Amino acid sequence: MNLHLYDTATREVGVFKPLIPGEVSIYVCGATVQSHPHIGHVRSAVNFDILRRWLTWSGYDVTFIRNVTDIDDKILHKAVHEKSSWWAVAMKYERMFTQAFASLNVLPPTYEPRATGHITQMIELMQKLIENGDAYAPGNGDVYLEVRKLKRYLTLSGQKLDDLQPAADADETFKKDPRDFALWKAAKPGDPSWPTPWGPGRPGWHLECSAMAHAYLGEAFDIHGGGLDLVFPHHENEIAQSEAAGYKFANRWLHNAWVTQSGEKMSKSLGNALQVEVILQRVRGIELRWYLGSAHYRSMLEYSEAALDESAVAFRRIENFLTRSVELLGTEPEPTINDAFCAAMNDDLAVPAALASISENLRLGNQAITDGDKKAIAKNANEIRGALQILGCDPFDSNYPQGASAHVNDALDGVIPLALKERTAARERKDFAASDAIRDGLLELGITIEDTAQGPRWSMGEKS
RNA sequence: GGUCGGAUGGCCGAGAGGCGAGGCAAGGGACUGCAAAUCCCUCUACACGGGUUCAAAUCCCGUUCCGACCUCCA
Repeated sequence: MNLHLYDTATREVGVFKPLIPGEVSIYVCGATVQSHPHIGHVRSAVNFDILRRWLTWSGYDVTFIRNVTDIDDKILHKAVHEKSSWWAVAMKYERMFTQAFASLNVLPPTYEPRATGHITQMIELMQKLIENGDAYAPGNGDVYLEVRKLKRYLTLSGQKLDDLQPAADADETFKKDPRDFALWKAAKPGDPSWPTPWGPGRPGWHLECSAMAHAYLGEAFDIHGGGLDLVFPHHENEIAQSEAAGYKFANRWLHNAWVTQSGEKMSKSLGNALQVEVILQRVRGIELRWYLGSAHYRSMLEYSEAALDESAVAFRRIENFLTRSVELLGTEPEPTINDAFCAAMNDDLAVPAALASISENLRLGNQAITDGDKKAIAKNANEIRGALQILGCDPFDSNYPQGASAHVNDALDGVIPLALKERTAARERKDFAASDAIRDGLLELGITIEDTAQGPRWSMGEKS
């Protein structure tokens, strides 16, 4: 089966066919860097990272763009609040996002354009729109898109222009129609601005994505992604601008669903946003990624500490099997994709179904350890590692911290068996009080002892 | 008001006309000096009311409840 993907525009799952055979171009709306990243932000990044990894594994040459919105009202407000300059605020939070993505092993985009680096392209786009008669500059320095001139406006969200609630806050003095939206905003005193033929100002939110997508991906590209809340107005407006300029723009739209808490969308304005750095004090990055990635990208993920902990335990179980396989086989598993996992992923990235195939591998692999069947251990370990690699949760991936340094591990590897030897001797003379004392003593140091068919083995506690 | 989703066992979570995903928890068993880990078994659900059909969690009509978006948002 070939890859099938949902398309927000048609609300159907259909065969994915790239515009250029063998190549896939993706544009995902990145964050406005104005605050700490929360787990909703990184869920989006993880979802699209899984898509990217799957496409790459499937043999496509993927160009993946995720922008940084580094100029925006909220950044300006934040700068006032933090008594800082807007660019310092943007850079500070951009770095936090970069770090959050890195700690979850989200691959860096092929290109990661900043809005402020593409003012020229935005001006060119506005010029084109004004020449076409779809945009207008009323003379105050603003530039607006005249939405009533567009035949296909609002087709992505399926709404009608006249049914929209009128904007409450918009300054409509210069608009021909209250629903026209700003491509460009005239500079207010003290605000950063860039010169344009219509006066100094700064970009509106929507214009940048159209300009950057065009700059990096051309007139048409395969997939445009983002969070569900961007469907309207952001993506509608991107479509409006781009199509009015004569571009075909995105061939397919993918939107990820929310992380919710108590049934409500996680957001800063609701005050229930959970910062990534806070959660990473509770679980490791790889565990958080496993948690975020294991829900289907179009399903809500109801966050709770209990669910996160449970998910982390489940992941450690898988990880433990892989560790044991390396102990028993002496080599790291060779990543392999099996048919069940492949079929699930090709069905609109059905990760929950794909996880069932991992569970099966895990069960068979553990059984193989009990049976001492090295061939079966290797097969299942390979398939699990292949699946984990696509999900970005490969414990052998050097992008994840590997715990203690090698020489410390070597030292422990020498020392702990000495204690285990004592314990084994005690067990042989049935002095269980002594053997249990050794095991309990090691446990207090965070070292867990398990008696396996192959003899005792030790492992460090998971939390670093 | 408009647009779009959702409701599945104790919990999480797939499925989308027949063949009961999977995980967690719980109970039982195997293994073990004990523990841990692991494996095996058990627990049979689809919001409600109608309808279509040989057959409905799945399709149709209606109802209830929950959520998202409607110019800040991943």
